[in-house]
This record gives sequence, C-alpha cells and structure tokens, in this order.
Amino acid sequence: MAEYMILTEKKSAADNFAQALGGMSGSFDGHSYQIVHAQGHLMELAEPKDQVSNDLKDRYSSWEPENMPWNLADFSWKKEPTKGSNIRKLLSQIKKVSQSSQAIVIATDNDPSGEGELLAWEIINAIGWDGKVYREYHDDETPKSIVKAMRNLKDVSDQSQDGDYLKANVRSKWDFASMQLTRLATSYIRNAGYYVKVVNQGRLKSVMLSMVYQREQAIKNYVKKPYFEVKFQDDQGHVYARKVAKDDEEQLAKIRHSDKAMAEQELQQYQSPVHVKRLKMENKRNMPKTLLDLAKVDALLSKKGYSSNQIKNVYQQLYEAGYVSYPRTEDKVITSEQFNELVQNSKEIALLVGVNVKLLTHTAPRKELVKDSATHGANRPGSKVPASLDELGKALKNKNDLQCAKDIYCLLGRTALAILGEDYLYRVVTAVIEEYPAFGTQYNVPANYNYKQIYCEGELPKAPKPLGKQAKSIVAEGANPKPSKPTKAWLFKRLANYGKYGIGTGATQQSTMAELTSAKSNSHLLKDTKGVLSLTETGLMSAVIARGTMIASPKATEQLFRGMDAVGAFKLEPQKVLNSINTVITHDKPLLQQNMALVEQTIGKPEKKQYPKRDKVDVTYQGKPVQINAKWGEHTWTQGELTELSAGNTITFDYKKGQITGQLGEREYKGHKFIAFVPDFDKD
DNA sequence: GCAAGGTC
Repeated sequence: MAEYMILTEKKSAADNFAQALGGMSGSFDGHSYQIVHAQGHLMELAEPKDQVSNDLKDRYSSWEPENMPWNLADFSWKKEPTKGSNIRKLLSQIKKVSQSSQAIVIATDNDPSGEGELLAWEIINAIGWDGKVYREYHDDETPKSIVKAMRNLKDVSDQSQDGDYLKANVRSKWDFASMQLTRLATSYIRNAGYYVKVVNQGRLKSVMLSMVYQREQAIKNYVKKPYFEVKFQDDQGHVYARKVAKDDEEQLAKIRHSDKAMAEQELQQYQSPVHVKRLKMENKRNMPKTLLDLAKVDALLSKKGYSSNQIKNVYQQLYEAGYVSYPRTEDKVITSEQFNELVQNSKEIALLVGVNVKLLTHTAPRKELVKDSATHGANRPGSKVPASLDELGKALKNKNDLQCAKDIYCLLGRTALAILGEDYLYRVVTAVIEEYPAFGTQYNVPANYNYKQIYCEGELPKAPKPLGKQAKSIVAEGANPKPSKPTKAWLFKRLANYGKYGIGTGATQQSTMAELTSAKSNSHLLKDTKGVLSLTETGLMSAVIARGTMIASPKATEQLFRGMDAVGAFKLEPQKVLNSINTVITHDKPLLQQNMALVEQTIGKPEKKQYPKRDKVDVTYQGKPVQINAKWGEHTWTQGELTELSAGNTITFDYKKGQITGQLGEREYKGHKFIAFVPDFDKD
C-alpha cells in the first residue's frame, strides 16, 4: 500500500515526475508513492438528453427553438468517459492503483483557469474515490521544482472547498449550456429553407466569426476620403510634416484639406526652398522578444500555405518524437534550466537552421525572457536535436508533411536562438525644417542587426538615405487608411489582447481555427488563403444571425471569467455564475430570430439555383478518359491546350490581365470528387 | 450535429 497516488495530466508529466522522484513508484522523503497519468480530460458532460429524466428526453433532444431556453435545474451534470480508444482502460488503471494507495495527490498542470483541478476531480469522482486528496503546485517540471512542490502539499479533500475546481467546473457547465445557441441558430436557418450542416455559435467561435465579418464589412463599406496636406520634402526624399495625434480630429481638420486648391493656397504662405536642421541622433537598442506561442507559429507559417490543421498535426508529431517542446504551452518565457539546455544545443541547432554560430554570444539569460517559473516553457526546439532536417521525417506519419515539419523546426530554432543574440542597435534621427520647426521627421538607422540576423519577422530594416540639406514645400495627397484584410495573425492578436482575460488560450484558438478552416469539418465556417481569412457561406450566416448578440461579444467571456474569479475566491456561488448563461440565451434568442431578415438580405432567398448545363470536353487523366468543363472562367480550352493537359503537362495561358499556370488534378466539391483544371495558385 | 477545455 503506497502512501500517495500521484495523478499527472499527461504521460510526459508523469515521466518528469518519475525522473524527479526516482521512478514511477518508490519512496520520496520517507513517503511511498505510485505515479499515474491522465490524458487531458478523461470525462466530459453527457449529451443533454442523457442528463435529464425520461419524460424530458424528447425536449432536450430537440433543436427546435420552442424547447429553449433550457431549465438548467433539469440537468444532472452527469459525466461520461470521453470518446477515445484507451480512455476507459486508463480510468480502470488509475482506479486500480488508487485502491492500493492511501491518498491521491493532484499533480496536474497548474494554471489559473483551474482546468487541471477540474480534470483531476472528474477522474477522482469517476473512480469513486472518497479518501484523502492533496494538491501540489509545481512551477515547472524540473526535478527541483517537483521535489519542492511535493514537500508542500495542500489538503483539498473536500472538493466543495477547492476554489480552482469550482471555478473550472462552472466554466464547463456554462460553455455546455451555450450550445443552445448553436441549436437555435441552426434551426432558424434550416426552418427558413437554407441547407446547412451546423451554424455554430459559442463564446469563442461566434467572436472569431464576428470579428472577421465586421472587418469584411469595413472593407466593403470603405469610402476613400482623400486629403491634401502641406508638407516639406528634402533633396534625399525625407518628408517633414506637422505632428498631430491620430484621434485629434480638430487639429487634423486644420492641416488636412479635402480640397486640393485650399492646400495649394496654404502652400503660398511658406517660403521654399528651406533648410533642414538635424535636432538629435540617439542611440537605441531592442532586445529579442522572439519566443512564440502556437497561434503565432500558425499565423506565420500560414503565409507559406500550410493549413492550421496541418500545422497542428505535424507539430504534435514532432513533439511526440522529442524534436520540439510542448506545443500547447501558455508560457511566453523559459526557465534557466530550459535556457541552459538551449545554450548547450545552440550550435547544433544553428547549423541545422542556417544560423551563423558567431551570432550566439549572449549566453547570459535576460531576466525578461528567462524566469523562475514556466511549466513547459515557450515553444522552442526540443531536447532531442535531429542530425539533419530530413531526420524529422522519422517522426511523421505522412511523408508529404516533411517540408512543413522542416519549416516548423526552422522557425522554432531561429526564434529560440535569437534570444542568444545581442541587442539590435539603431540610431533614431530627428530633424525639422529650420524656418518652420513645426514640420519634422524621424527615422531609424540600423547600427548592428545582431539578433535580427538570427530571426527577424519580415524584412530586415533598411537604412534610409541621410538627411538632405534643403527642402521644398509640397502638397502631399493622403487618404483615410483602408482596413487591411482579416488574417489569422490579426485575429489571434485581437483574441489574445481583448480585455483583462483575452478569449481562449493560444492553443484553443489555434485548434478552433483548425476546425473552422478545415473543409472536412462540420464547422467549416472560415476559408484560409495563406493566412488571409474569409467567411464561408455558412460562416457568413453564422456571423449575420449573431449580430448584436451577447454570445458574439467578447464581453460574454469577460463576464464569465470575472464570475469564475469570484467563485475561486469563494465570493460568489457557482450557481449564480451558471445562471448568467440563461440571461445570454434569453437575450439572444429573439435577436437570432429577428436577424433572419438580415440573413435573407445578405445571402438571398433560399431558392435552389438552377445552374446552366456546362459544355464538356474529353481529356485523359492518368491514362483514363474523363470530361472537364470546356471553359475555365472565360477561357475556352484550345485543342493544343487539351492535348498538353491530357499528356499530364502544365500549361500557361493568358487570362484577363495576367497569366494562369496549372494542370489537371483532383478536386472536390460538396463531397463529390472529380477531375478538373487546377491552377497553381489553388494547389493545397 | 451542438461548447470549450484538456489531450494524442
């Protein structure tokens, strides 16, 4: 009979605990122990109909609006093992080990949301344990931290007094109850005659869609408002303007003329040419802040055309093989042990990812990047360094993922090594027009790129020309800026920075993005074109029907999380926080119904469109005769092109203002596969 | 079929 059964969140954590304590079982500080591990959540809430009494099953199976809002008092909040091959086996193993233990130690990940406590208690309740339960709080998974945490156990045997569990538990019920909004939106849209799979709504999904929708609308409604402003330009091209805060409408109105003639009139007030006067030249430095979270990795690699799904899967496989660190970390920094490992491996990694080892001179940890506490540490190369980039292929199920794996490794390698580079040094030059000192300019001159030569997002900053001596007055034309297209990077950043809490963790954002952008998913609501997002038709319906709702507002998460904080501190009953979802449903249901008018306005009436039959021509694809459309857009295939395509060759033809290159390939539309001309810009 | 949160 061991004194403790130590329950970790996942296998890798169990391995680290074993390392720290001297084996998967044994004795530590005079306490005997056995280590077991979960695999994330092993339990999840049962389907709504399986949580209510028999007479209510029909009502809670239904997606029809008349059956909502739900009465949450009808729910038993029963949990079931998650679907997965080895879940039940894991549970019974844990149960068996617990039966030969005197107490359970919760050793799951220690993060402020309480998710670790929740998944531990789900298991403890599922195995029917009612003995002693302790919690340990490790800052990271180094032996030192684990040993220290295991010497400071807290008795949490009464789960109703474990604030971290209570808050995470109410979060999970709240989110579960929010699925009513998906049922409502789906039913309203289907009942109106549109064909859709599911019109998803949720406090993360709805916000993501709403943000993309609003940006698409802003681009559509953008009206260019040109203005004309008097500035000076020197003989080297530097422009001197009056400095006004972006939101100071009054001052802006004074210097920006909507009428060009007015600006030209103002121009007459100034003598020209005039003289340039350099005010100062300051030396400045920036230190590397390059470690990435998963969302950022996704956003950066999207530009190369990889899907969120591919990045998620390939990254996971590299992690399981030890080539990269734990993907779903929330850490933005690393510990000194993790830093030392990076320093030790730095030369090998540098050779692999093409970094000059002479740049890796900053081997003293910077206090902003290397801290005492970081469970997994920020994303970086793993402990195992491959002998070559091709070796990464050994970790992959699908060899077609090799280039993606190499790109992930190189990005992680470069961003991690950059923290071993010296600060970027540059000079800030400030100058004004001597005769009119209100007109000024400022620019940076790189002095030493240092860490930026190891990793730099985008292009290295270039040195502008030196200041000129003389400047002439000009009328410069400008305009209100057009909103840029919604990208993954833009969306992730907005989600992370919203309010006090942000919305979703980096890992959840990334996996939700993978779900929403995957054509195979039931929730294919976003299209991803090299990181640029657009709404699919269902995505557009989902965003439009949710206009003005609470679920599509980031405030829903903010309120929920504020409530969770209060629950964790025993200042608020969990029931009160859970009830707030009723307010959301009651508020949003009539809005969803009203917004159907907007859906019809946006999408058009749900009529079955009659597509004109298209002319077909015969070609050969991989030796088999097939038919393709006789036209591609407005281009009709010539006999020569058809011969080339049939031979499996790539062809190029003029189209509108440019050229199109491509060949025959497989395409899929609404589950139906066929052969068609595939332009190179469309290839996966 | 649905959420969001873990995990592989």
